Amino acid sequence: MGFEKQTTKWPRPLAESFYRRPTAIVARSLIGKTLLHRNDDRIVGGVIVETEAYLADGDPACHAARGMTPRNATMFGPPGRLYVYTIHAKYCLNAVTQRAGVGSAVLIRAIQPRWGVPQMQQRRGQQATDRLCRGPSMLCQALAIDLQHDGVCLTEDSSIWIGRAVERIATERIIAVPRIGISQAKDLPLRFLLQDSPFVSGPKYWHRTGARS
DNA sequence: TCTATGATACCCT
DNA sequence: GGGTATCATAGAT
Repeated sequence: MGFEKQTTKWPRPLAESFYRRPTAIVARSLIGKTLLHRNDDRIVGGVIVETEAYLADGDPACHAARGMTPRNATMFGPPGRLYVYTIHAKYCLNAVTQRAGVGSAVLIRAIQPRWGVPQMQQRRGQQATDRLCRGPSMLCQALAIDLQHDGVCLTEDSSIWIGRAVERIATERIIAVPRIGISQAKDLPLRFLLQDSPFVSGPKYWHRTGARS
């Protein structure tokens, strides 16, 4: 049984049932979970610290709001898949939620780097660990994820997966605030982040705590 | 085919 | 805090 000792224990993938729930619930639950990408037998990834929910109903900011197109078709597929799209010549990475036929997903905006940091630094041309994955496009660049990964299954043993948390996050530290970077439905508190985390993108909410200035 | 449009990030002030 | 490079997509022509 020395077999088990030789196998590094990466976080196990979350089941499809995790994603088969209301999108805002999934978005909040993803805080603290892990996102990993294996290529060339190396694992790169970290802890999710910021997400945004994009709802199937009553959410004009959601790509699916005006029906299915070739671009957003993955959103209407089964839950637990990766939805990748381009914006401003850059990539964004989402996890599909709810059920097939419903267009909804969670945008993963930032992670705290944990595995393969040197590779992230090389890909990003950036040394500071708090600038490697702060924002959806930075995240894709650091993890080497692009359009070819659109539709990849996150729940089975594949090259990209979302795994269990490596340490417990107190629920009080997860806060909901309005989404950023959109022009419609700006007021809905569908952006979830880990308070006090320097790895979160956009306007800083942690300054309120006095932890930073 | 052509063109407007972003769920951005970077550089500059 | 503001200007803008950059490009896949979708809808117009």
